[in-house]
Amino acid sequence: MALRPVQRQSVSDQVFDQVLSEVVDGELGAGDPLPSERRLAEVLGVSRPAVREALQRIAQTGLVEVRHGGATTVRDFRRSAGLDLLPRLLVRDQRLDTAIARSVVEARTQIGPLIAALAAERGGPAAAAALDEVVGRFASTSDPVEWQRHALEFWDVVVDAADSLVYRLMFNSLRAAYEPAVPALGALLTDEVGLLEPYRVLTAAIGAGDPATARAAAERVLGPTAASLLGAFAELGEE
Amino acid sequence: MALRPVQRQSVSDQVFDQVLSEVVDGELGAGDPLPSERRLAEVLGVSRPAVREALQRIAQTGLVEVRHGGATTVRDFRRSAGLDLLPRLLVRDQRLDTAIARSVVEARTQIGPLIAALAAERGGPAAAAALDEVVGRFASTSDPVEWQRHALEFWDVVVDAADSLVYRLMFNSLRAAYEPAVPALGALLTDEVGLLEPYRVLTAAIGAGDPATARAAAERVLGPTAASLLGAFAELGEE
DNA sequence: CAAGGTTATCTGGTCTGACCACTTGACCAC
DNA sequence: GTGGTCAAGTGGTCAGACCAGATAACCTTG
Repeated sequence: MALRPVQRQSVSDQVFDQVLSEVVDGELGAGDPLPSERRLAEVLGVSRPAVREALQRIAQTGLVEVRHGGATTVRDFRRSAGLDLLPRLLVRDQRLDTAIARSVVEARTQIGPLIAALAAERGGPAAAAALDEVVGRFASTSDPVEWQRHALEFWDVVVDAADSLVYRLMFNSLRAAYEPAVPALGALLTDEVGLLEPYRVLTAAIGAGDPATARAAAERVLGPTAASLLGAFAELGEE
Repeated sequence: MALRPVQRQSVSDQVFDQVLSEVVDGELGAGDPLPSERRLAEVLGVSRPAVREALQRIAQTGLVEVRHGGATTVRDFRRSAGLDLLPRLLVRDQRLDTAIARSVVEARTQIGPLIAALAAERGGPAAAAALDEVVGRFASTSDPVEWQRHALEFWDVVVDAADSLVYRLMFNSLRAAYEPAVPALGALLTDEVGLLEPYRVLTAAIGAGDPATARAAAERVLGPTAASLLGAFAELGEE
């Protein structure tokens, strides 16, 4: 039996999703007014507080602007939304947006080495020890999905070692976008399983306080995955 | 008369701020339960819907987890919060957190060149023309605050040229954190006013499709500002 | 005719009090 | 121990009312 936790969706969650889709999918363009809260409540068959909670959450992400007395209007999310919106954009209607996915992989490949270099500057032996522990758990896994989870865990420790709040929060946002896709992506990344050596080099470089080597090792860690994923996205995009 | 728009704060905004402060300032640690909605409403002297709207917004940022039937608990924001939280963390109680500010400047200095290189690969002459237009407006400004605003505008166009949604959203998040501080930071950045040449070089490199030069030019654009700011933060931190 | 005030009617903001749905833990029977 | 029952506390939702700001049409008024 493969049991998973049942997933509940409250009324306001559903309103949130529906309105978000309208905004993100371009049904409503920047500057367009949303229907009034009362109208939305009526159309969706829910109470006004439920609608309000959803709208407030959407406003929190910067997608709409609600003005007391005036209409709630849609903002240009390319201009006003933050990185927290990424998970919602990456997978829409349970389908992966390959153009955005490419952008995620690209950013990951470029920023990862920066973080690795910082980690080498600041992490020290303590960080290396923590990384060694993660690498140890790596060794015994052959399942690609589990491998990716360990890779995330590894980077989590690297980010900690880099001791930068901005990179920490960036990583959290990217992880929130990446993690739900891991099960689907695992099948594409079977070749990477077992390639432990770059991780060891990176760990050693961080332990030795050698930023340049760490940067290079990070590129070797991230490169193959990036190549596999970008190739797969290219195929998907052509279909 | 120096008049500014009056800033309104709704009841739920105030609840949002207060609870957020409790969480972020560590009054409530990870795992701790929040008071119940009814209790919060009573203590703060507001209605329960107002409390709920605030809590839903906080939950949206990943700072707390609310479970139907159970208590709403605080999450470790270093683990679960996204980049959108940055503005709230950077300036707290109307004071700048210098450690975080350092992290912001650092990330900006490292990521900017990456974006510039991408812009050179993808922007082309159209991007260069748009940048030229911004640079033109640069030339006639002597006020450091206005100079910084133009710099933000310049980078906005560069990010557009890079054609990467992830960097776009990152930039938006960082901008949201940086922009409110610009008036206060302007006084520290008087030396940069008039240093137009690096911007011109960067614009030319993007127009010519030369990523390596663009990267180097971006470093020259960002370097001086970073140095000034980091120096100022170091002094502030010692006080 | 232009400028400024008035008013009707939209919009979002807040409150009240009730009820439903879920979780938790204590207690009880087996 | 195991499972069932139940009460109390929590968040989720609803209805209806009223407050407060924005907007535009419609007046006055000079």
